[in-house]
Amino acid sequence: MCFNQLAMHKKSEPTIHDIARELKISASTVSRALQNNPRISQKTRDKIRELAETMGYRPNTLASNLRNKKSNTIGIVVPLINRHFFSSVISGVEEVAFKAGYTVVISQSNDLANKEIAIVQSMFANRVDGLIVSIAMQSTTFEHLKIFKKRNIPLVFFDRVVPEIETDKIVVDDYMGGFRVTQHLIDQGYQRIGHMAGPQNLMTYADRKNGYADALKKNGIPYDESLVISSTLISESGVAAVQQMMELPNPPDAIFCGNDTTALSAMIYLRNKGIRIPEDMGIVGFSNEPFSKVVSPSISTIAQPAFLMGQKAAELILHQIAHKGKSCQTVVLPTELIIRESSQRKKITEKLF
Amino acid sequence: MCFNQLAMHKKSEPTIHDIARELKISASTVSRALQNNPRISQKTRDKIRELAETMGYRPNTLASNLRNKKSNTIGIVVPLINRHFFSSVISGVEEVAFKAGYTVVISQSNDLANKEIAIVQSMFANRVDGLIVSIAMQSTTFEHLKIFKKRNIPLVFFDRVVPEIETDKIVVDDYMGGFRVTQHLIDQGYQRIGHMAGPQNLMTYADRKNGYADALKKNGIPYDESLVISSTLISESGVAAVQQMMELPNPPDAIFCGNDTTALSAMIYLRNKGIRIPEDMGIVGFSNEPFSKVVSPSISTIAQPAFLMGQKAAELILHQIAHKGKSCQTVVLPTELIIRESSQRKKITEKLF
DNA sequence: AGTAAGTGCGCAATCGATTGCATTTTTATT
DNA sequence: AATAAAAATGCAATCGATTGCGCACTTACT
Repeated sequence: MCFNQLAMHKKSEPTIHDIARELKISASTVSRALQNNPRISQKTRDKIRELAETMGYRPNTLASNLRNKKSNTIGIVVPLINRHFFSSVISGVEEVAFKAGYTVVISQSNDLANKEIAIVQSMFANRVDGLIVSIAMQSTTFEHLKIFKKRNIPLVFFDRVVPEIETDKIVVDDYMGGFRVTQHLIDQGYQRIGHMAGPQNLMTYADRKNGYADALKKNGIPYDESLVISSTLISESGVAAVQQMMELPNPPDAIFCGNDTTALSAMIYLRNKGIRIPEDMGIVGFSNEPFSKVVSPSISTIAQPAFLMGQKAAELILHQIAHKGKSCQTVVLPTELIIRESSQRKKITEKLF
Repeated sequence: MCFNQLAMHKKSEPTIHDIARELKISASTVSRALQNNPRISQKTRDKIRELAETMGYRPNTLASNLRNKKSNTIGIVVPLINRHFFSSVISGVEEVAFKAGYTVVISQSNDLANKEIAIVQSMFANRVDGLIVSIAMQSTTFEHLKIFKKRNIPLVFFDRVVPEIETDKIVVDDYMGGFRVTQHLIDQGYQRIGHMAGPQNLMTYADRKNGYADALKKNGIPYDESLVISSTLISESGVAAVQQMMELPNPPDAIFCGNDTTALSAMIYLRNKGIRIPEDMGIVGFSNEPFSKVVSPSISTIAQPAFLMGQKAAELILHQIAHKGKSCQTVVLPTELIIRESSQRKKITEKLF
């Protein structure tokens, strides 16, 4: 059974005025005392603090925010909250922001341009002190974000950034990731390496592909168009792509997949076709999804420091807030190649338990 | 290179007063017009809307919130943001909240009681209109949450709930989950079924164990203390627990693991010992983590409708907000047994690609 | 005693939107 | 044309905290 606090006097929330009245002093003094302003004598300050305590006073952040034109809030917009990479970034942002006394408001675009616009506008109206964004796959116009720059509101992009907007950006070194993956496959003796690329309008995927292409070039391997297939990198695209590649007159003996999801689906498809991994075909993914470590064969992949990225993003935003948003560095975080079974013809490394 | 909007006039943000002045009308009229109040003539409304548009007017939510004593904000507190279950719940909350015009603020307790208290107090000070919480493992006192009930602020618990606080709660049917898992193992012909239990101070884990125990009883199988081991259910505990069980004079031939993580680690341990799964040993997990589907053998498990749970939680909060927080139902969401390879001696079902 | 410097505090405006209660303007009615 | 009724808009207070400026009162020092 639930009981309601029915007949209680609507003594809503005590305010500084209530405290002031009680103590027969002015609200200004109370306000200053609670901020530990030295202009108020220690004695008065103590008295006020004490009464505030017993009255259960809580400062009204809304009022204070209005007056200060500051919300103490950082907005974060991601394509999908429940994706490991993004939730890790969010986690990192939250940690840093909370320590700095900021509140984190969050919203997801579902990779839809329209929802992203609505979210960003809502965050704007809510006067977030800064916005951290990874743009939606679908987004092609960025006016809604440019507003932030125009109004000098701190803005930081991470992972999926907008090249045409000058602001702080934080990305992982996708190029080197792609390069290392490819070099690794070559080192393992694979000769004909395909690539499942992501949407090339997104820098991250374009960079991965460039790294791949350059590694081939550096090793004197010709770049073969037919071995590079772009898609949205969902499971099904992985299957479709690998199917297409295997039907080539001269199929690949290794595939650098744009993410772990397609790496896995490709792997399963191949296994069902009786193709052994890594013996007959090397596979490498990207992102180090939790599952990539525990499937079998375990998937070699590129680890992105998601949590760190969130922390950095928060730091950049805080820095911009402190310096009126005049900053536009691009931080490139290193990636790490994690070699597991799926690409290792020679020796086994990682072993679980 | 970054250029700053240096010499621009500090024409901060246009307000309704600016619009009013421009149109030589009063701010009240502007305010009403923007709310589509029928008291204002259509003609005036149009004029105002148009000017607001061209001036780039954005309502200041802070001011409006202060006046309305409402933040249009829902707080959500979880142990860890980047855990699949929680991020899925958050995702569900966000979806419903956004549609209803609410902003979601988020924070993680890291399962620490102190941080949880700090977060909740901060949310309180920020005047969230409602709070959705899954409590930290470590939390033992709940005064910080009781405040919400005392002040009649909407509060909803999910998954990890506080029995002693009367409010809306939303949980999955852990009991039936445990029961079904156990029944399933029995149906598959396993005779001696162990259980890796979670911390028994948390209802969810206690319920799973009760379901397990009752299923045994119903099938006339004696409950054997030595086959039930409680832990925090991290990977290592899974290994330790299965080790301990295997050293018994009469080891189990199936294990119901408290979560997928321990199911996996136990499985890997057993495989390394040459024990075949599911032939020699049946394994079932709990939670349907993404990896459980793709490891091999794939892990049978209980699916919890996390996203749905988030949606429901948001709905309950919105309902409480609309009805002044006078509600205390407990919603029990059904769980689903997903039978995969790890517990299936008889036939194979799910196949990927 | 008289001026200066220093200390402690209050007044009142401000942040921007909202709203109850007028007041003014328009329309309808006789 | 006069008056009632209806429609459109404005006034001013309010939400709660903040802060520039100034007043009153001490203390210090010549």
